Amino acid sequence: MSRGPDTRDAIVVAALAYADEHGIDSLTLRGLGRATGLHHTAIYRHFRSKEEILNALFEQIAAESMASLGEVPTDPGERIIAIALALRAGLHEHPAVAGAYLQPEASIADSLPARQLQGLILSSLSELGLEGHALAQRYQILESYVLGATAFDFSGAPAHLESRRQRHRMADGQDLEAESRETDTIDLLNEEAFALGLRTLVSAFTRDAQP
Amino acid sequence: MSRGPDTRDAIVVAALAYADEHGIDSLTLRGLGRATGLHHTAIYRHFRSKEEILNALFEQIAAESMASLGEVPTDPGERIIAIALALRAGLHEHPAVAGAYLQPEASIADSLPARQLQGLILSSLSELGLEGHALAQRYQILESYVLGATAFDFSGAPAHLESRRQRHRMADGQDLEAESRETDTIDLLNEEAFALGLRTLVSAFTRDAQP
DNA sequence: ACCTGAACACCGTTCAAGT
DNA sequence: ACCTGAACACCGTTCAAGT
Repeated sequence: MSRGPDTRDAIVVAALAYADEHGIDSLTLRGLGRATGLHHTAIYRHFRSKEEILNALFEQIAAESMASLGEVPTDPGERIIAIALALRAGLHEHPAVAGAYLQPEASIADSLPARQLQGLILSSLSELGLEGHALAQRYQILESYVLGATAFDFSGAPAHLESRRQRHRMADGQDLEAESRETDTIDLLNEEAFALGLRTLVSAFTRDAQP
Repeated sequence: MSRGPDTRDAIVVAALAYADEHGIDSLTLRGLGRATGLHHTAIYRHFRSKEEILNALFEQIAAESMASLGEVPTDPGERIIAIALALRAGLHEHPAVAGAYLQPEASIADSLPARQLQGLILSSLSELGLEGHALAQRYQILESYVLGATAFDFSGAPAHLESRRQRHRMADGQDLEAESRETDTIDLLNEEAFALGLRTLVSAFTRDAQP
């Protein structure tokens, strides 16, 4: 483990890998200390609390998602979709973290990348022609859908796909059996469904904003 | 605390009240024992684990929501909306529980009330004219939206409204200030937004199913 | 059958003591 | 400045012993 100002980043990277492999519940300070070569109490030199580490994980993913965006579409509706899908993809790579921002103490909105994402969505909705109460409502729907549905879809990571598969199989006599054969299929269905729901919402918002 | 076969129910009721008042993280077996007059290890006579208690909380709320439904609308789209709003209302009464089903070990789908809700939604989508892959996708969107967005909206309970208020206020220069004055206003905005998103999705699904 | 008390193997966090 | 080791006040869970 390198010393100096990069130690904090190194802890975040190690914590991300640890959570991806063992699940967020298994991420303990003692385990993280072992993974980084630091004494577990030494981590408090870089983070005020474990909660701050979890917030940093989301911040890291949000920043990666923002960076992967690159050129952003000029059409405001497509821009919203691109941003949401980029964040979804970032959380898909680290599914164990997806539920972390629902912890009672989490404050993901305070981070800079989260603020940037929020600002991009808000200005896009504004470009669509929405304002005031109608804009606030639509923003809230998108935020709750993107972050909520993603947390729900990935909760239980890394075993989330298997439980989702069983949930589908459970719906016997309802023509879902063919959709529940493989966890890969479920993963694809999940991502397709998320994108379809997102497009459905954004299309409706675009229509709502028309005179 | 009454003995006998009702003890389990009494524990669930006490746990629900405890979580509502102190937050789900403060719900410990020792605290629950104190609240029920039972020794904390005696709880293991009624539940295999703490996880099983959390699942029972969701089950209880789902059952209450089902019971409050009463007469169900004949129109399949309106039926989906009524069911989803009933579950949302049940979780609104116990916001601290809303995040519990996102725990890595949660298995809410195994409970009878959850299965009943799922069956009602599936048959309603089928009545709309959806089938196979299209039906599975729409079901998945609704499940992820209803449970995910609700978990997200209520996460941090009982302090969730205050943090949500600050999140809105944070979006300065974006016309949200007027929406962020009171936590009551935020609560109303939340519920309005959830219902609007739900209706938007169901309307689109109804249209998709038309020939 | 149900409950009790002690114990086990963990947690996150603090803090005086080291370099 | 940064790290260490011991300790504190908790957890969920187990189990022999009680009634």
